[in-house]
Amino acid sequence: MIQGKGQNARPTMVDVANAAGVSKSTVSRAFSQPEMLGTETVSRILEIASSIGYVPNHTARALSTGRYGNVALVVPDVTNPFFPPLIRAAQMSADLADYCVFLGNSDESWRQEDKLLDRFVGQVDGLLLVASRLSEERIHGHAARKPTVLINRDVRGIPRVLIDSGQGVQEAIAHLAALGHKRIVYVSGPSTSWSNQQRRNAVRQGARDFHLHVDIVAARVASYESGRAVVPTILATGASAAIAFDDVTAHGIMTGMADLGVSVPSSFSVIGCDDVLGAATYPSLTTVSTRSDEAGHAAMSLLLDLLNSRSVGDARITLDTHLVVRGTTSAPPRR
Amino acid sequence: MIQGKGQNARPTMVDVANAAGVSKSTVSRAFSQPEMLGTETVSRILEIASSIGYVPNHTARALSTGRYGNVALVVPDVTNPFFPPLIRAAQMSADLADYCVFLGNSDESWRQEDKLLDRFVGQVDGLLLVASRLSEERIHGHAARKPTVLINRDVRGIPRVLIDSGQGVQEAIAHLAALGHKRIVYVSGPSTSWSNQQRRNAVRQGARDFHLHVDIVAARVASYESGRAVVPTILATGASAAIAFDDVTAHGIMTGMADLGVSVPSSFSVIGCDDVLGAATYPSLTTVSTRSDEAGHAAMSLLLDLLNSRSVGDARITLDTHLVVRGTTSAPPRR
DNA sequence: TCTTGACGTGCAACCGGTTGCATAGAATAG
DNA sequence: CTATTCTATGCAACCGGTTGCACGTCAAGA
Repeated sequence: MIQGKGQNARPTMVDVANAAGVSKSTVSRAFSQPEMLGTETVSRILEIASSIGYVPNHTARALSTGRYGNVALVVPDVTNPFFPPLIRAAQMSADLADYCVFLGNSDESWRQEDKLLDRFVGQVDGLLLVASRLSEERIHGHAARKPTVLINRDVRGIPRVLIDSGQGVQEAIAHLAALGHKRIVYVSGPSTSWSNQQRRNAVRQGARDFHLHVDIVAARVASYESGRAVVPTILATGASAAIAFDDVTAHGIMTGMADLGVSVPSSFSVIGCDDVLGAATYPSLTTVSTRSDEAGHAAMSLLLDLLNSRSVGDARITLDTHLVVRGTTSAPPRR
Repeated sequence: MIQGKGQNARPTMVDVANAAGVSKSTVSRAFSQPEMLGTETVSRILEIASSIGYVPNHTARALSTGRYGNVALVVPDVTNPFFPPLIRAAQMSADLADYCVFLGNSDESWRQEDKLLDRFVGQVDGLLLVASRLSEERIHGHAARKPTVLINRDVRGIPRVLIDSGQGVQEAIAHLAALGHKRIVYVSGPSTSWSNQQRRNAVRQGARDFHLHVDIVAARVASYESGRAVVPTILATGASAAIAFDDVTAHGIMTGMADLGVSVPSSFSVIGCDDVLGAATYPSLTTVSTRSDEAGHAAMSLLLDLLNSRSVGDARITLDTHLVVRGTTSAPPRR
């Protein structure tokens, strides 16, 4: 666009340069490499710049340097309470390094995720994919274009932060076993979810260690309603306790139990995962705490490190989890 | 950066131009103004472009056109359940128009909000501020630079989408009055929040209409914990029902009541606002439903309209609310 | 005193597109 | 058959920065 600059046009470097009686280059360096210039030159330029309201143009800088100062953050579903704390933490980490973050919501669809990433790729330095629903091939494809960090997705060769439910689930099962439970169920979440697979396996392993019988009951999706709906199936197994894929599902299960007149925890114990509801259920939920905010913070830091020193490597950070015992677990009813 | 292009450099327009035996301009027009060119020229160029994997450079285009294809979305707190549905809806609306969205979390601080906006301003076409904590002056300042739309903030001259709690709160009070309540309390939220002021006034007005006595009890912030903590104060007023600033606070109140052995709803009725918890509390919460997702959608659509046709005007869209009666309200206890 | 080097600054090319204007050839009018 | 209007395309300037290299100056070393 060839445009005469109106009176409200933002000042540019040449405006500053003219006002200061120096060249465009010098102004540029005053901002990006001040140590290259004379001390008083720098201060004079900065002063003049701020006096006429000059602000460097992000886009122009990006074009010539190829560095955008932006990162993309893509999650499957913003409205799932697991993600907001993570988003907030990632956001703040990026913020401290003066990065802006694009948010994408894939709506649990790999096509949507793919489309968003294609849109973002031209204006970001790096990607942060949370619980990606993409195939490994496509993840590798995107990672080949831009530095990429994954959360809760274990792809060899791509830096990743994994919330390891193993420890927490182990504790949960030990807790149930100590209370005297013999038969439990695991209420699974989305089959494409890495976390779900990991938790399911951890439950199986833990049950083996403590000699408990475990049934797997599938909730179609991770939601309050599907937890509530699956209660009859849970009870049909004859179990006295359930570990749910996540807190939201666990919460639904609690309500479903109440609907059927089964009291929690005296008649049935419930354990969630993620600790996103805090103590907000009644009774408050015993759960495996996963600190999604720590994951967000760790992953963003990792990504930013990557962007500074291209020391890629095959980072694989795992975050421990632990059981938080609250009010939804007790000894099984005698019969 | 003066760089020889490595073998993995993305192809540019000139690459396409050379391959097609035309000039750079022609390739440009094949993408942005195809009707200006010969039909077969366009198709040939597009074909060659895709065959060598050419993708237009978003940043370069932005630099010369001054249009970025991005919008900024700033909220006070991603982790407050009111916002994620709104974010999701805004995101999807932007997505349909091929816009990317920057997300900012102001952490309830106007300084942070200001800082984020300054960072965003250089690479967005418009701003969407949700429940902004900025002063009117600063809002006007930012709005002068970029087309701006507000949600739940009523600033004259700036297009805004307001969730009007009036109707819903009126219904809530009618509901309580019909049940026989005489004395109620309003548990307020953040004092800087427009929604809080609006709801407080609506409660006062409604109470006047139905001849109820209303006390205002201040929760320091809108959170589960502060709702829980304020329960003794609520009970001290002698009221038999409470309307809380939002669902999260209401939920806290429910727990606080249970802590003190006051049963909801038989001994005390509770009504929330926002309907973000769905039926997820127990008993399920009677609340004023505000459809934050609709607000997100409406506001983003408004902003995008603004960006296309600078028909600014002083749009002021209000969204109705209504009461959803669930399980936390009943007749007051007899004494 | 002359060379040498460090230091501070300017010149101009470059990043990858967009677009006003010019122009050549074809189509239509006179 | 020439004058006029379109149409399709190219040229080159421009968006607002960054940066390799050249140049001039001044001080230290020979």
